[in-house]
Amino acid sequence: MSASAYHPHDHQGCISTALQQATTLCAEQGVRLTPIRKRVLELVWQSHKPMGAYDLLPALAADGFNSAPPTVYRALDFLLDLGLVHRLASLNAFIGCSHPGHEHQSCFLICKVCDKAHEMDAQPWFTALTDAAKTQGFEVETQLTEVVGICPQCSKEKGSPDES
Amino acid sequence: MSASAYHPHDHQGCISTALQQATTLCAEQGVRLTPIRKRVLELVWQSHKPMGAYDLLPALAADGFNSAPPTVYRALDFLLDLGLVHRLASLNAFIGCSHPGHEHQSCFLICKVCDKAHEMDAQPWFTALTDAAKTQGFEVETQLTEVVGICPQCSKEKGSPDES
DNA sequence: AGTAAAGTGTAATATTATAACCTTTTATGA
DNA sequence: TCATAAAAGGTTATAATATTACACTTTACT
Repeated sequence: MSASAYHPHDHQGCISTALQQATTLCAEQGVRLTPIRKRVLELVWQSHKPMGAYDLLPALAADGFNSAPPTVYRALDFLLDLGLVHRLASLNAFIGCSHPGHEHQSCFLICKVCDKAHEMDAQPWFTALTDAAKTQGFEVETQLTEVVGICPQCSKEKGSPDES
Repeated sequence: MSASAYHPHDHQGCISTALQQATTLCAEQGVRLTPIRKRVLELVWQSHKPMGAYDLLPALAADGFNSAPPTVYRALDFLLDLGLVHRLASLNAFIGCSHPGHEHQSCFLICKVCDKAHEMDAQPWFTALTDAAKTQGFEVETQLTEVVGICPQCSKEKGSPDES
């Protein structure tokens, strides 16, 4: 996986790395990366654009898999539980996790031009925010941070966003 | 409006303050706080728990207002545009803004026990996060931060969450 | 092989949100 | 004050997202 999804990169590399990491993680956890789950993960990684659950169904159908909503939601739930994908609440969409298997706090940078999302480490803010909340007596457990703006590539290209 | 929604407080005061601020803001902006809009705002402020759009419909109906989904969504859109309410993406729900009429960045502290949400100023983190994103070439425009945890009251009461 | 648990198939339905089109109300100014 | 345009609201239908419930199949384990 490259350091940034923004620059041209070997995206097949992203996909195969993600699948490799998933295989390893599932083995470690003693859970099964079944064909449906694997294919859903691969589809989520198809681009750096968050994918809606219903966007995945036609591709699953084309592959001969069952393609009713519960199929994809079950697979997504499995992947979410393992931390292999994240859900972007503001988009009702899912995106592959860039560094699964490690505790981390994420912030997603969502480009309003090309729709790609980039996962950024939010640990410093999470810590600061947790401390601030604690001074008010609030015990933070989980956080969700999503920002919308313009990615470096689209800032440069102004009008011809990258489609990869 | 009290400094915190957590402690026992005169909640009627919260509601009337919110309505008063809304009236002022609408006058300033030259827009109309119609009966439906006012009632929707009041309903959103009914408690410190975020309300789903469909939760508001029965109350509107009881008041003799039209209560089809577009009615409440139009009112909510109006209130969102003016900054009188916020939408919590992780809950598909809406909550009254604690300090409308001022530019601000919010972080919502959502209690998983009592379901109340508290708006906290996120400007420091927003600034830091915007700067960090900028070093990667990403121009942040808007942000959404929602945290889940346990509020001070529920921490204390452990098992008998406040219902107000 | 027998059994329990996990995974999947399938149909139906719940929840959240929007589109489209028409009518009513309000603001504006000739 | 009336004509008109813009804003707001009424109504029906439907889109988009997500879950429930239950039956069946596969896998893991003894």
